[in-house]
Parts: sequence; structure tokens; C-alpha cells
Amino acid sequence: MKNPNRIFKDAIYEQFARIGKAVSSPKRLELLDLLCQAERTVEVLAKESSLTLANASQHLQVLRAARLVEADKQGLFVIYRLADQTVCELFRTMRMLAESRLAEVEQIKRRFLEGREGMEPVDREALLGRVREGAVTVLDVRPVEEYNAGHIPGALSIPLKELELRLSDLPPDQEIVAYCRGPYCVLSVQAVEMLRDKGFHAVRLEEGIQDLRAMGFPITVEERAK
Amino acid sequence: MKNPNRIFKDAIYEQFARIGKAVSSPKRLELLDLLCQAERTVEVLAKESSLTLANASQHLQVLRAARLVEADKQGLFVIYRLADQTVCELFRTMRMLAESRLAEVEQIKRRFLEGREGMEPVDREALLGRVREGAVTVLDVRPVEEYNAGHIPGALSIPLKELELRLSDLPPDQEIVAYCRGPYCVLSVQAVEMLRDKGFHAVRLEEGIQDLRAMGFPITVEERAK
DNA sequence: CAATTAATCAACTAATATATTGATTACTTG
DNA sequence: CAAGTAATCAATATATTAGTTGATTAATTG
Repeated sequence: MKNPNRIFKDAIYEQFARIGKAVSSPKRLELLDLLCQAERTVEVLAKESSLTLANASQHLQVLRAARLVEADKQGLFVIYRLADQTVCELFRTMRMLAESRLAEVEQIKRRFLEGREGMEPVDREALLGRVREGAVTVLDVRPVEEYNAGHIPGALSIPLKELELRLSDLPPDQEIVAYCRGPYCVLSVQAVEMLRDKGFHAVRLEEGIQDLRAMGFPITVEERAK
Repeated sequence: MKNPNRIFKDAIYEQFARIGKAVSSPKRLELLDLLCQAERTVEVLAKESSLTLANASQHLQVLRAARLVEADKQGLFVIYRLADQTVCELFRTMRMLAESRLAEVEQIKRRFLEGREGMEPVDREALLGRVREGAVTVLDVRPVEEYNAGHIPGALSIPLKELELRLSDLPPDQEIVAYCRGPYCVLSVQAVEMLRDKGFHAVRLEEGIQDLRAMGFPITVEERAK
């Protein structure tokens, strides 16, 4: 009934769909987004994405079956990481399409930032220029492991959780540009809120490391500790 | 129970997953692949992808709901087209990931081309160079509408269906490079088989228009007829 | 304005996917 | 080698999806 060409095509598109199925669940996309920042254990990934351990494990196995992530066991822990930088590009392409084509994304973002005025840097190009020139203090508020996996050159690493205790490490007068995982990560939003509250001149950089990398920005990667 | 950050993230990733869900079905990917070549009616898309009309219509509506495609009615026909060139890039990124990460793709391809030796151009770079220089006859064997929507500069358009009747349009001595929709389209495979059978010196170019476009190749687009 | 055609809709079945729970495996450490 | 921990597995309930069939809508044409 089916001719050989049709069998061939069905088989090929079925393979392509394995990739699509892997990225068809919100939670798996969140996991991928996290893994774009740095490799992590199942437990940490589960916590970050508000999943139960078993559920996170299952989602990660789906991603692994589609070869989008890899895992290896180190002692008691299983470390998951992206299989390929292309996976990160896939995620970014999907994100860009959602941003440009789905009006809901903009709505959700606006609603969330409602009442937190000035979270959008007024002049993004100028801000990026100053960041590149080092004319401002750049603050990375992600967990240290993510900072180590890749950060803006010269950026200061103070994870949000420690920020309140380490305010003295920050310049009281200079402008502070805080960034985190990207436009949908709330760490930098909370950091800027706190810093402004304490009298600092802080602004938020929406872009995450992967966005900057894609824009040709240089990225500093820590030497991998033995 | 859920904090506002979690609600925000869930809402955002749910939107991203709309894109993922749209590309999680083999048939929808096939439809997108076809639409990367040119816009078409539901009927034609259904036929090309071996779907029933109703089923094709439903899949296209899913793609439309995810804003990956657009449709407008022209008289009795509804014409579907890609909403954005980025959709084509999304498809290509998925295809590249599948090719590089899923061993099955290579297997399926090998099995299909088994017994049809020499379907892989020996020296791809050199071949592309000669195509670019016009040192060979470039033959586009896709339907005319697809040729019109974008083709290699100077390429001759002879749809596969007409090829047997139009052999006299081809140079008997010069090398002929046939191409179609891309590596998983069988039109050029069939064309090259037939041409070799008839004594022509024919080779197959695996890349499709979108691949060449992504590689920086110039593409000729026919003026849109009123 | 009846017949034709293209596309969609509606209802249904079969197949898959998700999240939860509790049990199990695998490794580490005292 | 027993206890503790990280991760996976297995079983289940629920929800979602794909494909089929037949009916319906909308535009076109004689």
C-alpha cells in the first residue's frame, strides 16, 4: 500500500519529530533553559524547575532519549548537561519565535513587571556598549556554578541569595548592571529591586549569557577544576 | 501555594511549548518542510504529505494556532504559507540536530539509497563551486511553483513529472546537477536515476534552496505575478 | 439557484503523555 | 556491611493528541 518513498519520508520525519516531542513540554523547556546556563544534578534541576525528583528524572530521560542532553554519574550524583551547543540555539530560536509571533508572551511579561517600573533598560544598545567598555560594574547574580560555566568578562559574582550580606562589595556610587539567565529569569529583577531599595544605582540587563554569546559578545569561562 | 515567580515562569514556558507542540508531529514537520519551499493550498499539501484532506487541514490549523504559518482564502482555495523565515530556520536547526545526534537518520538514509550508488556527490565543495560558477547545467526538478518561489540562479526548471518528455531540453554532453527540496526529498534522486539511464552525465545536489540560502548562496525569486 | 468543489467542523476511537506515588537500585560512608 | 542518599523504575489516574468518518460551510459556476 505504501510506496518506498513514503516509507522513507515517514521514517525521516519521525526522527525529526523526536526532537520536536522533546521540546514540546513546558517543563522540559525550562530544564533545557537551565542546562543552557550550566550542567547540574537531577536534584538541583528538580528544585530550580519546581518538579518532584521523580518527575524531573523522567523529563531528563526524555531529553536524553532525544539526545539533546547527556548524563554521567559522578559518585552519588548524576550530572546532566547539554549534548551540544546547537541545543541552546534551538531553544533560542523557539524563544525568539514565541516572542515575535505569540502576543501572549509580551502580555505575560508586562503583567509580571507591572508596578516594578524601570526594569527595562531605557537604551539597550548604549547599556551594552558601557558593559563592553567596562564603564559600569557588571553584577552576575546567578549561582556560582553558572557564573563559572560562563560569564561577562570582568563581571562580579554575587548570587542573589548572598546579595544582602555582600552589599559592601559593591561600589556605592557607580552604576551597577545586574544580569542573570535571561529575559525570563527573575534573579536580576529581584536583585535590582533590592539594590535600588538600598540606595544603589542599579539597572537590569535582560540578556543572558547565551543571548550575548549569540550576539558575538565575549564570554569568560572558568578553567574546569580537576 | 505557588509564588508569583513560579506562576510567571510556568506561563512563559507554556507559551514556548506552544511552538514545541506544533513541531512535535512528523506530519506537521513534513508540512512545514513543504511550506519552506513555497506556499500552497490545503489540497496540494495534503497530497504531497499523504494526508487526508481533513487531517491535513487539522494539522495546518495547529500550526496556525502556534503562529508558525498563516493562511488566507483566495476564492475557493485557502493558501497556507510560513509566517516567518525564522520558522524555516527552526526546522533546519531541528533537522541538523536530528542529523548530528540521532544515528537512526543516517541509517534510514543509507538504507534508502542502498543499491543506488553514486547518489552522494563525491566532492560537495567542488560541486557547489561549479554550480556557483555556472560551469554545469543546474536542473531544478521541483514543481514550477516551488521553482518560482526561489531557485538557484540560472537553473533550468523541469519538474520531475515532465522530465521524460523534455529530455531534449538538456545538453547531452555537459554535466547536469539536479536538485530538489533537500536531502530528504526524493525528486532529484529519481531524476538522476532516469537521466543516467538515458545516458546523461547527471549528479545530485543534496542541498535544498533553504540550505543554500543559509549558506549564503544567492537565490533567484520570480517577481510575484499579480 | 442547484450543483460542484475546497476546506473546516464535530464526534469518536485508539494511542500517548504527564504527574504522582511508592518501591527499588546503586553508590558512599561510617 | 548497615544506613543514608540520589536517582530511577513501575504502576496508576488523568489529560491530550492523531487519525477517521461523515456532516457542514463558503465560494464558484453553469
